[in-house]
Amino acid sequence: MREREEHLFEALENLLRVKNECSSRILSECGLSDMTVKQIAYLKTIDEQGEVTFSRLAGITRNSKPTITEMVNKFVRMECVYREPCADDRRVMYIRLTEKGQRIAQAEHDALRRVIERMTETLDEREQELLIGLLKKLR
Amino acid sequence: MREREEHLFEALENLLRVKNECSSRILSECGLSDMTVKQIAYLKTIDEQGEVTFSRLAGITRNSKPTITEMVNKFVRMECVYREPCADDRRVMYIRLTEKGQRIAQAEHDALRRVIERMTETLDEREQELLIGLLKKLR
DNA sequence: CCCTGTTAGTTAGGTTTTACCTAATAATAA
DNA sequence: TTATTATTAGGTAAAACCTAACTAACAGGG
Repeated sequence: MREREEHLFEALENLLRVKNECSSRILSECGLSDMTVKQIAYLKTIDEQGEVTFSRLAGITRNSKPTITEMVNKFVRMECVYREPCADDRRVMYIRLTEKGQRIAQAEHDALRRVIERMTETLDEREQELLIGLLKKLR
Repeated sequence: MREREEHLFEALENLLRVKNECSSRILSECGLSDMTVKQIAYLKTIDEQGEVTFSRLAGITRNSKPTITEMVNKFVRMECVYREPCADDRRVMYIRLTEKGQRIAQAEHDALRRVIERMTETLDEREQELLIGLLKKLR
């Protein structure tokens, strides 16, 4: 009981450590180790929304348009984002993620991918199925 | 192969979601949902160090002493921390965590504990041993 | 085709909050 | 006396917002 819980704790802690190492490595590879949680959340929103204009992002994030302009300018300086003019309406600009911006927006996701890569390297097929079965039980 | 990786992904994502729900619930139970990453890190430092004075914390965190005074005052207002005068030397003050402060400093840890609680509820002994064995393989 | 009104994003010029700092001060210890 | 602990006073710089005013571009009616 108590001892087994301790082992479970260590095993899970190890798993999380591996994942966190991966995601913070991604950030530092981008040279942006001190990004705030908020900034990452904005990049994720841009990533998820696809075609986002300034007005749209202002609406979604409940900020004024000047705030968005400022934010985008900062992200442009960080090379996470660029403006793409809309072909149909020359007033509107799309906010697009650069490769760097995408890597940051998807850092969590990618970190999990890397953990899985390691798993598929260290566990055989039967073991993988077993692990999936066990984790699926948790709801 | 591909499909199994997908299942692994879903299973792990679920695990992380459960853990994150737990830790953010702890924060909101304390009525401090908008704490910054930095603030939580400071509380963790205080928690880990045990007997911390103002000068000591200034040294550890490489801030000036007035900055620490200010930070502690804010934490006192948030009811995360209190001052305890040192009996031997009446110039020095220990910075101590309140119950609330401890809960926040240990939120991650507790979240993992709660996940394990669920595991011990849903998995039998054999399954738990199995899971430990599989996760231990990952280094 | 022009005029008018509307919309998209930008600029200018704030405010407020946060997170730090130095210098000076009071209380206490050695 | 001198050194050390924490505090106070007062200040800076950056972050993260805002409103109001502006420019360029579209859209519809006369």
